[in-house]
Amino acid sequence: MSAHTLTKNQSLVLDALTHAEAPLSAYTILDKLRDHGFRAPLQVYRALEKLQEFGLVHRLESLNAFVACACREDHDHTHHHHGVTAFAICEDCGQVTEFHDAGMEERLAVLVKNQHFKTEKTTIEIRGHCQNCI
Amino acid sequence: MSAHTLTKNQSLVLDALTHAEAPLSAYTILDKLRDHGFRAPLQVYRALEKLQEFGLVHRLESLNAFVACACREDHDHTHHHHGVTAFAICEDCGQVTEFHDAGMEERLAVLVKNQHFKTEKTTIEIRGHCQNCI
DNA sequence: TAACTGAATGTAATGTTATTACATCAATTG
DNA sequence: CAATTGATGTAATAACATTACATTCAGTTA
Ligand SMILES: [Zn+2]
Ligand SMILES: [Zn+2]
Ligand SMILES: [Zn+2]
Ligand SMILES: [Zn+2]
Repeated sequence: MSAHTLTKNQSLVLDALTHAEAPLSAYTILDKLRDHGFRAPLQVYRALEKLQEFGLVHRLESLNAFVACACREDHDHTHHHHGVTAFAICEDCGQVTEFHDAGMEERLAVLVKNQHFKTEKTTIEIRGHCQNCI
Repeated sequence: MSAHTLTKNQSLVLDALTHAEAPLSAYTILDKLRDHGFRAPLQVYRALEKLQEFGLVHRLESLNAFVACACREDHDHTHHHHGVTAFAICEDCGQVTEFHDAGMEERLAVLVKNQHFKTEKTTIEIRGHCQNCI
């Protein structure tokens, strides 16, 4: 774990995601930050790229959208190294739950090992309906 | 399991995917099928939509691309109901391996059940390097 | 057969997401 | 100071996907 000093743009993007109730697309973030001087998509994409590197933001591949990492209980900008992260995404209310499970991780590790595959990044996204929306 | 009669466009798209060595984007498919009369993206997207319904094609969310289902050993157009499907995607050669694992499926089922979540669709994509490219 | 129906198709236009290219600025360092 | 590095600003373009509307086709029914 190591703390990061975020740039102004990175902070703004992270704040937008942290305060959002659902995943945000890059262009939605751009619109939210126009008042703070954002003018072009690249300002958002560049910040998102760094925030993902730092482990502070996740990209949801099945939505083309981004969420703040949920495993920072504190709000310092601490980089923590995730293992495999899975997301349950409610298609009704947009709520996203991030979770981690050692058993699943182990199972996946065995599977790819059997195929002599070297994993760089694993995406697990479960689309459906959350408790409140069933 | 039930056989489907594919339309001409659906057959053409499925053939393109079946003969490809790597996932194809919708626009790549469009280009491959221009000689067969394809002119617009929608022709591809409509065929892909049906083929996915039939379980003959999968969408790879992390690539915005599509692959023919690998679990049809025969080439009749038989709809088979998958459980959860996972993909190992080589970032070097593009090769995609489709696999299924009851253990992992069960593990996921338990996890979402604990959250009282109702699953509609599960995406598992592992990006990395295949045996040949390590 | 003629009319109706629903599925599939053709085409154009548009919307959404992401990247490339290039110029500028600020902090660091030798 | 000159050189380097990382961050930023801006414009243009590329890549991916959908909406809207007209037409065609096959099967069904009056
Ligand atoms: Zn996280
Ligand atoms: Zn919900
Ligand atoms: Zn399959
Ligand atoms: Zn490979």
